[in-house]
Amino acid sequence: MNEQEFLAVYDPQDYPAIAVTVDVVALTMREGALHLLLVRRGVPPFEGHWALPGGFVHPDEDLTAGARRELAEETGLGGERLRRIHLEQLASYGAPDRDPRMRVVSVAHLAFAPDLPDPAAGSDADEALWLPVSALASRQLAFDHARVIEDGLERARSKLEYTPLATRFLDAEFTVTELRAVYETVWGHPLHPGNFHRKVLSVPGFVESTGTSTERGGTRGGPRAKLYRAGDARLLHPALLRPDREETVR
Amino acid sequence: MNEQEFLAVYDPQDYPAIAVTVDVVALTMREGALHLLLVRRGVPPFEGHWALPGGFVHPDEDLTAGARRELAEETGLGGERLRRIHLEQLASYGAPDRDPRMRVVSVAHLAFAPDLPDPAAGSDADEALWLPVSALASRQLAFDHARVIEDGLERARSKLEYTPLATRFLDAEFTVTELRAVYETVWGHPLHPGNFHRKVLSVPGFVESTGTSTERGGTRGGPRAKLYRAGDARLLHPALLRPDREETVR
DNA sequence: CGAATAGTGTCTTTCAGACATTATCTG
DNA sequence: CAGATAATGTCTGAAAGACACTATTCG
Repeated sequence: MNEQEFLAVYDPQDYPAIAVTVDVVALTMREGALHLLLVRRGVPPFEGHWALPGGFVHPDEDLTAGARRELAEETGLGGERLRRIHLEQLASYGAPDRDPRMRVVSVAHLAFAPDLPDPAAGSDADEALWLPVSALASRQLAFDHARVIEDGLERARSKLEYTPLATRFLDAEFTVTELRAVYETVWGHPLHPGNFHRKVLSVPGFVESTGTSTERGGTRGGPRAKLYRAGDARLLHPALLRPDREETVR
Repeated sequence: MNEQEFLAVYDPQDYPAIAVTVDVVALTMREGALHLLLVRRGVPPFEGHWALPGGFVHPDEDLTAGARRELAEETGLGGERLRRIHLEQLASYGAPDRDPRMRVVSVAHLAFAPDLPDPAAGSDADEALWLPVSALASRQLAFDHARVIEDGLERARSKLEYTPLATRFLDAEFTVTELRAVYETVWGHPLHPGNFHRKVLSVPGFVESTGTSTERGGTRGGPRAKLYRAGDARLLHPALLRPDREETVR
């Protein structure tokens, strides 16, 4: 059956409707570790399993707007703090059997946020938490969310290479050391402090100086660090490439 | 209204169903120019406008499978030739008013194919053609397909930088000059022949020698070129970066 | 033969990475 | 003062880009 023949007998109303949901892989830095926002499902299927925050797209709502709404609901955030969160579309997942109830296509999004309060307060979720990404393996995840999360993490690692989005994990003003900590955490690699410092300052538009410094040195000594804010670059040129990716090339 | 309140009053059946379509930005090389597969719409809305090949996702069909089916129908291809076409998900488009009839979410895909026969034969389309990308501006495109195409072209330009997918625009055996023509055409930039040649051969796994050469030299003279086939690399390391992208950085 | 092309060589500049050094701050 | 850290400097090797050059083939 070709498309013409198919359409001749196909009326969308004849088939169970396809539901469209938006899900959000929301990442943040807490206590030096990468955390992911999860909610616990209170109803079948996958009752009691952990899942990405998400839900049906509302009528007259754009996909990314839906993702931002879901993020706002789960984090209890609004206004300027919500607007500062980076949000982009990740990918869509539509395997026919990914939801046992009906055909559901999920448009997944990826969010980078600075340290946020616990989601419980102000949230409508049955239960929600920021889970360290390192603790993911021990959780039962609903649907194909394990795959979605893995895709999101890989996208995040890649985005840090050629965009300045690492700054979105930090407050408006930050030190180069804090920025390096973001890279080390997302990439799971220690980086050379001196080389990283020189590199960040040499990429045009990555960071710009505030002219101020931290009030105190580090907790274990050292001079006060200069403070920077995000620059106006949208792409890093040259990029900050992850070291030693030979293994993943083939 | 938060999510809990919304769901309390929300029954998916109460709203017009959301239709999910797959559309394909299919690119190929013809006569040294980048071409795009378009079909002319025979019914409203946008009757007579040109559009990307695509259609409803069938039940029990994965999103990418649907895209490959649409591609097969429009190109009249099957079997090994169809399987050699690179196909990946591009992005989803779901603005509430993108289709005047009803809410439609389109999951767009991106395809790279070697030179293919004209689509008219074996196709079910009202009218279909390979249009040079350079001629796009003069066409009225349906829906938000102009935006989808622009996103697809940018993805293609980017993919050529860090993946060996340029080989997917060529037949199984090709010369370095043919490969360079792909880069020059997609990027819209002449490249330095000598430097490109050395670079391609130095990237591990990009191409591998067949040990053979072309039967004849170029039409305007020159020695016979060695033939290569795609190597086993999935990522180019180091990457082939587009020259001079400073303008697009900010 | 003349022109065009495939393929290689050379030089310079840029950049990443290893390592060293200095100054500053905490405890 | 001892140790840690911010920030900068030095050196080496890899790689990109500009350019030159040789060999081969077509017309």
